[in-house]
Amino acid sequence: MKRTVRIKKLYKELYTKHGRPTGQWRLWCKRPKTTREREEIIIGAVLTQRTNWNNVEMAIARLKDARVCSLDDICYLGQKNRKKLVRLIKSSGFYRQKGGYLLGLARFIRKNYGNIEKMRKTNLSRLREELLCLKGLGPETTDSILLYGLEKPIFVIDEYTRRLIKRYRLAENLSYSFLQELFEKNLPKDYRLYQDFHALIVIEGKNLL
DNA sequence: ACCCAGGTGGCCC
DNA sequence: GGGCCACATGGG
Repeated sequence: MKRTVRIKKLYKELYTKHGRPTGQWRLWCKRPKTTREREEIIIGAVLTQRTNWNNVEMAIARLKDARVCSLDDICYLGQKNRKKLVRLIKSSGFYRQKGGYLLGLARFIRKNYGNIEKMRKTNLSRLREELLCLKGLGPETTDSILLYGLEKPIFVIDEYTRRLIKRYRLAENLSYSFLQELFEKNLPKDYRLYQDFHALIVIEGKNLL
Protein backbone atom coordinates (compact mmCIF):
# COMPACT_ATOMS: atom_id res chain seq x y z
CA MET A 1 0.00 0.00 0.00
CA LYS A 2 1.23 3.46 -0.85
CA ARG A 3 2.52 5.74 1.87
CA THR A 4 -0.09 8.41 1.27
CA VAL A 5 -2.84 5.88 1.71
CA ARG A 6 -1.32 4.46 4.88
CA ILE A 7 -0.80 7.85 6.50
CA LYS A 8 -4.35 8.88 5.70
CA LYS A 9 -5.64 5.53 6.86
CA LEU A 10 -3.86 6.01 10.19
CA TYR A 11 -5.66 9.32 10.65
CA LYS A 12 -9.02 7.80 9.82
CA GLU A 13 -8.48 4.90 12.21
CA LEU A 14 -7.45 7.17 15.06
CA TYR A 15 -10.39 9.48 14.42
CA THR A 16 -12.83 6.58 14.34
CA LYS A 17 -11.39 5.24 17.59
CA HIS A 18 -11.15 8.48 19.58
CA GLY A 19 -13.29 11.09 17.81
CA ARG A 20 -12.53 14.80 18.17
CA PRO A 21 -9.65 15.38 20.62
CA THR A 22 -10.74 16.17 24.19
CA GLY A 23 -9.16 17.42 27.42
CA GLN A 24 -6.27 19.80 26.85
CA TRP A 25 -6.73 19.28 23.12
CA ARG A 26 -10.15 20.90 23.19
CA LEU A 27 -8.38 24.24 23.64
CA TRP A 28 -5.41 23.41 21.46
CA CYS A 29 -7.60 22.30 18.53
CA LYS A 30 -10.29 24.95 19.03
CA ARG A 31 -11.21 27.15 16.06
CA PRO A 32 -11.32 30.08 16.06
CA LYS A 33 -9.09 31.14 18.96
CA THR A 34 -8.78 34.34 20.95
CA THR A 35 -5.45 36.06 21.49
CA ARG A 36 -5.59 35.05 25.13
CA GLU A 37 -6.03 31.40 24.15
CA ARG A 38 -3.12 31.57 21.70
CA GLU A 39 -0.85 32.92 24.42
CA GLU A 40 -1.95 30.26 26.92
CA ILE A 41 -1.13 27.60 24.34
CA ILE A 42 2.32 29.08 23.74
CA ILE A 43 3.01 29.10 27.49
CA GLY A 44 1.75 25.53 27.80
CA ALA A 45 3.91 24.39 24.87
CA VAL A 46 7.05 25.41 26.76
CA LEU A 47 5.91 24.14 30.15
CA THR A 48 4.93 20.71 28.85
CA GLN A 49 8.46 19.81 27.73
CA ARG A 50 9.16 16.38 29.20
CA THR A 51 6.35 16.93 31.68
CA ASN A 52 2.99 15.42 32.53
CA TRP A 53 0.14 17.68 31.39
CA ASN A 54 -1.39 17.62 34.87
CA ASN A 55 1.70 19.38 36.27
CA VAL A 56 1.45 21.97 33.49
CA GLU A 57 -2.21 22.65 34.27
CA MET A 58 -1.33 23.33 37.89
CA ALA A 59 1.34 25.79 36.80
CA ILE A 60 -1.04 27.56 34.41
CA ALA A 61 -3.66 27.75 37.18
CA ARG A 62 -1.12 29.37 39.50
CA LEU A 63 -0.13 31.87 36.82
CA LYS A 64 -3.79 32.77 36.34
CA ASP A 65 -4.36 33.11 40.10
CA ALA A 66 -1.46 35.55 40.16
CA ARG A 67 -3.02 37.40 37.19
CA VAL A 68 -0.13 36.44 34.94
CA CYS A 69 -2.19 35.50 31.91
CA SER A 70 -0.39 36.93 28.89
CA LEU A 71 3.09 37.06 27.39
CA ASP A 72 3.27 40.73 28.33
CA ASP A 73 2.45 39.81 31.94
CA ILE A 74 5.35 37.37 31.85
CA CYS A 75 7.71 40.06 30.53
CA TYR A 76 6.56 42.40 33.27
CA LEU A 77 6.85 39.91 36.11
CA GLY A 78 10.16 38.59 34.80
CA GLN A 79 11.54 42.11 34.87
CA LYS A 80 10.17 42.93 38.31
CA ASN A 81 10.42 39.66 40.20
CA ARG A 82 11.90 36.77 38.29
CA LYS A 83 11.96 34.54 41.38
CA LYS A 84 8.21 34.85 41.66
CA LEU A 85 7.72 33.89 38.02
CA VAL A 86 9.86 30.81 38.55
CA ARG A 87 7.96 29.90 41.72
CA LEU A 88 4.59 30.11 39.95
CA ILE A 89 5.61 27.47 37.39
CA LYS A 90 7.29 25.19 39.90
CA SER A 91 4.87 22.30 39.42
CA SER A 92 5.83 21.96 35.75
CA GLY A 93 9.35 20.80 36.67
CA PHE A 94 12.67 22.10 35.26
CA TYR A 95 11.25 25.41 36.41
CA ARG A 96 14.44 27.46 36.45
CA GLN A 97 15.16 26.57 32.83
CA LYS A 98 11.57 26.93 31.72
CA GLY A 99 11.28 30.31 33.44
CA GLY A 100 14.19 31.55 31.38
CA TYR A 101 12.82 29.99 28.19
CA LEU A 102 9.39 31.57 28.68
CA LEU A 103 10.80 34.97 29.45
CA GLY A 104 13.14 34.87 26.46
CA LEU A 105 10.28 33.87 24.16
CA ALA A 106 7.86 36.48 25.54
CA ARG A 107 10.46 39.23 25.18
CA PHE A 108 11.33 38.12 21.67
CA ILE A 109 7.71 38.21 20.53
CA ARG A 110 7.13 41.61 22.09
CA LYS A 111 10.32 43.12 20.69
CA ASN A 112 10.10 41.68 17.19
CA TYR A 113 6.37 41.60 16.52
CA GLY A 114 4.61 43.56 19.22
CA ASN A 115 1.82 41.03 19.54
CA ILE A 116 0.60 37.61 18.46
CA GLU A 117 -1.69 38.83 15.70
CA LYS A 118 1.15 40.66 13.97
CA MET A 119 3.40 37.67 14.50
CA ARG A 120 0.82 35.49 12.76
CA LYS A 121 1.17 37.51 9.57
CA THR A 122 4.84 36.57 9.20
CA ASN A 123 5.98 33.95 6.71
CA LEU A 124 6.08 30.44 8.21
CA SER A 125 9.63 29.37 7.34
CA ARG A 126 11.03 32.65 8.59
CA LEU A 127 9.05 32.38 11.84
CA ARG A 128 10.29 28.85 12.37
CA GLU A 129 13.93 29.81 11.85
CA GLU A 130 13.65 32.69 14.27
CA LEU A 131 11.96 30.65 16.99
CA LEU A 132 14.50 27.83 16.64
CA CYS A 133 17.26 30.30 17.47
CA LEU A 134 15.72 30.99 20.88
CA LYS A 135 17.03 29.13 23.89
CA GLY A 136 14.67 26.35 24.95
CA LEU A 137 12.81 26.16 21.65
CA GLY A 138 13.74 22.98 19.81
CA PRO A 139 11.80 21.61 16.83
CA GLU A 140 8.89 20.13 18.77
CA THR A 141 8.14 23.12 20.96
CA THR A 142 8.60 25.49 18.03
CA ASP A 143 6.28 23.51 15.78
CA SER A 144 3.68 23.15 18.56
CA ILE A 145 3.65 26.92 18.96
CA LEU A 146 3.36 27.42 15.20
CA LEU A 147 0.65 24.79 14.68
CA TYR A 148 -1.52 25.25 17.77
CA GLY A 149 -0.75 28.81 18.86
CA LEU A 150 -0.45 30.49 15.47
CA GLU A 151 -2.42 28.01 13.31
CA LYS A 152 0.36 27.55 10.78
CA PRO A 153 0.35 24.33 8.69
CA ILE A 154 3.36 22.49 10.10
CA PHE A 155 3.30 18.91 11.41
CA VAL A 156 4.54 18.28 14.97
CA ILE A 157 6.70 15.20 15.63
CA ASP A 158 7.17 13.82 19.12
CA GLU A 159 8.03 10.61 20.93
CA TYR A 160 4.48 9.25 20.50
CA THR A 161 4.67 9.84 16.75
CA ARG A 162 7.88 7.84 16.61
CA ARG A 163 6.33 4.98 18.59
CA LEU A 164 3.32 4.79 16.27
CA ILE A 165 5.47 4.98 13.14
CA LYS A 166 7.59 2.17 14.50
CA ARG A 167 4.63 0.08 15.57
CA TYR A 168 2.97 0.26 12.15
CA ARG A 169 6.29 0.14 10.31
CA LEU A 170 5.49 3.26 8.31
CA ALA A 171 9.15 4.34 8.13
CA GLU A 172 12.64 3.26 9.10
CA ASN A 173 14.13 6.73 9.47
CA LEU A 174 12.80 8.28 12.68
CA SER A 175 14.58 11.63 12.47
CA TYR A 176 12.48 14.72 13.08
CA SER A 177 12.87 16.24 9.62
CA PHE A 178 12.23 12.98 7.81
CA LEU A 179 9.02 12.21 9.71
CA GLN A 180 7.77 15.76 9.42
CA GLU A 181 8.22 15.60 5.67
CA LEU A 182 6.60 12.16 5.55
CA PHE A 183 3.39 13.48 7.11
CA GLU A 184 3.34 16.77 5.22
CA LYS A 185 3.98 15.17 1.81
CA ASN A 186 1.20 12.66 2.34
CA LEU A 187 -1.52 14.94 3.64
CA PRO A 188 -3.30 18.04 2.33
CA LYS A 189 -1.65 21.19 3.69
CA ASP A 190 -4.32 21.96 6.30
CA TYR A 191 -3.49 23.16 9.81
CA ARG A 192 -6.82 21.85 11.15
CA LEU A 193 -6.01 18.35 9.96
CA TYR A 194 -2.47 18.60 11.36
CA GLN A 195 -3.78 19.77 14.74
CA ASP A 196 -6.32 16.98 15.10
CA PHE A 197 -4.00 14.30 13.74
CA HIS A 198 -1.16 15.10 16.11
CA ALA A 199 -3.51 15.31 19.08
CA LEU A 200 -4.94 11.91 18.16
CA ILE A 201 -1.45 10.45 17.92
CA VAL A 202 -0.69 11.58 21.48
CA ILE A 203 -4.06 10.34 22.78
CA GLU A 204 -3.49 6.97 21.12
CA GLY A 205 0.08 6.87 22.44
CA LYS A 206 -1.06 7.29 26.04
CA ASN A 207 -3.82 4.78 25.41
CA LEU A 208 -1.33 2.10 24.39
CA LEU A 209 0.51 2.22 27.72
C1' DA B 1 11.50 3.35 46.57
C1' DC B 2 11.08 3.35 42.43
C1' DC B 3 9.08 4.76 37.39
C1' DC B 4 7.31 8.01 34.15
C1' DA B 5 5.94 12.34 31.50
C1' DG B 6 4.20 15.64 24.35
C1' DG B 7 12.29 18.22 25.26
C1' DT B 8 16.36 20.91 25.15
C1' DG B 9 21.21 22.49 25.60
C1' DG B 10 25.84 21.37 26.27
C1' DC B 11 29.18 18.43 25.87
C1' DC B 12 31.74 14.60 23.48
C1' DC B 13 33.22 11.78 19.44
C1' DG C 1 25.16 13.09 12.27
C1' DG C 2 24.41 10.56 17.08
C1' DG C 3 25.09 9.32 22.39
C1' DC C 4 25.00 10.85 27.06
C1' DC C 5 23.85 13.76 30.91
C1' DA C 6 21.51 17.49 33.71
C1' DC C 7 17.36 19.71 34.48
C1' DA C 8 12.70 18.76 38.79
C1' DT C 9 7.95 18.17 39.71
C1' DG C 10 3.64 15.33 40.95
C1' DG C 11 1.25 10.98 40.30
C1' DG C 12 1.03 5.86 39.92
